[in-house]
Amino acid sequence: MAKVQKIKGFADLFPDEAAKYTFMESCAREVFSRYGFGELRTPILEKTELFQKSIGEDTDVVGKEMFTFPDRKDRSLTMRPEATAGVVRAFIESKIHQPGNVSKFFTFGPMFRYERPQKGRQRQFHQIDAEIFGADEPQADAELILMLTSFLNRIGLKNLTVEINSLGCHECRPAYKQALVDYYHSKDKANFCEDCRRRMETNPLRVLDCKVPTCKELVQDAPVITDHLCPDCEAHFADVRAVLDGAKVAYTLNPRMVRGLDYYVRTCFEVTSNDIGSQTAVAGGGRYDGLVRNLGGPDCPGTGFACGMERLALLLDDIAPEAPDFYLAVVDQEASNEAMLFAQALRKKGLSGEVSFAGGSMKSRMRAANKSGAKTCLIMGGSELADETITVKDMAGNREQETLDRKLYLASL
RNA sequence: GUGGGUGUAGCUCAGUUGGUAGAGCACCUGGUUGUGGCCCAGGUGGCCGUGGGUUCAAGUCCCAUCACUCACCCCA
Repeated sequence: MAKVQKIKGFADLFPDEAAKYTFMESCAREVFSRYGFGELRTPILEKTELFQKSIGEDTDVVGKEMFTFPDRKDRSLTMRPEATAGVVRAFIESKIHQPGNVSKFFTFGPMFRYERPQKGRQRQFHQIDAEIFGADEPQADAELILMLTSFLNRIGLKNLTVEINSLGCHECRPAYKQALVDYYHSKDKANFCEDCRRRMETNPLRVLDCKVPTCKELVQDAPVITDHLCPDCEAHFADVRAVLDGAKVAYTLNPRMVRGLDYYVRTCFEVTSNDIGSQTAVAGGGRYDGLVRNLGGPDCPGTGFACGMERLALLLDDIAPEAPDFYLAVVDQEASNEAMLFAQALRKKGLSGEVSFAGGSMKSRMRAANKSGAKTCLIMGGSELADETITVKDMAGNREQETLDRKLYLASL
């Protein structure tokens, strides 16, 4: 029989790996709740138009990376490729927004993008995501960065770089875009790569972070956004930096950083690592003031970030499972049922451990006991052992053991 | 979507100029050890990814295909 195998880019996480994800999630809950964020869970499947309207038709994500398919009534559905769109949709639909109020949510779970898998990139991947609605203040952006770095610190990661930039707003970005286009036109078009020649018309900002060496060189002297910010954006960005400076968060300014999703304005940021293969971004985010309105909601500002759990997991050390309290070795079939019941009694007392099933030799069972890392090995059954008794063996160096009455042993715990 | 690399035992890998397969670890059995860790002896286990082709003969050469992997691209 041919075996059915998993879909490309979809992974099974066995206990060692799953433990890392559980760890990250519990740290996120712990840290984020300290900042007043509440957990929000949204559906994995959404109407395709949600992503077209929010992420942008011209982005790679929407253009060629979505898992999109019709349902039984021929409506186009899409497995969410990122979290923000769904969170915004839920926020709007809930009608919880009141002018002047602030809402903070975090969420995590699987996201889906149809890309070629490689190190730090799966088709089903997982993000931890946080969003703030209703605050256009720069302090909201700064708070997100503080919370994000606290979280990364909490899970024990070092050697990460925080980069920030401002993308301007609807007032000043058009002028900057024009300045960029003018700059490109002053150069010989043929020197740009094919993608950039297209991008300088459709999305001039993207040319800035093209990785083709010739493009990089051409872009070296291009005007930078931070020189073209309007006074409001300038002041906004200055305040974000001031909070970060005050909190002593190390960051670098990267005026060439742009974001892949269309909805970002003003503050944007990225956290990168050099230790995860060719990928570098472990987290990214920014402000999206027009998005809520674009999706049919009130005129409500928003800002948020997402971090990639697969990439963080690459940086995490292995998490040692907690050693069980006991391993109950059953000597013969006759004692098996008794052993199961006795183990239940131990667990009711709050102890953890497993019972050997009766197959195999005593030697292999003792090996299993040793391998399990249990603090105590319990032995039941066997002709030389009287009924109602249990042998208790210390698995540490001195390996002392004694045989006693089961009821007395239970009572002594 | 485009490139490169790799597919041999449960795992990590050897396999020489083509002659129907090996090691270590793991596992099992026995011995020793207070019934486990160390040690000793033995043992189970491989359509050599799949399908074609060349050849007297293919793990080894050729073609195709699938899978995994790294990178481009893009992003978290």
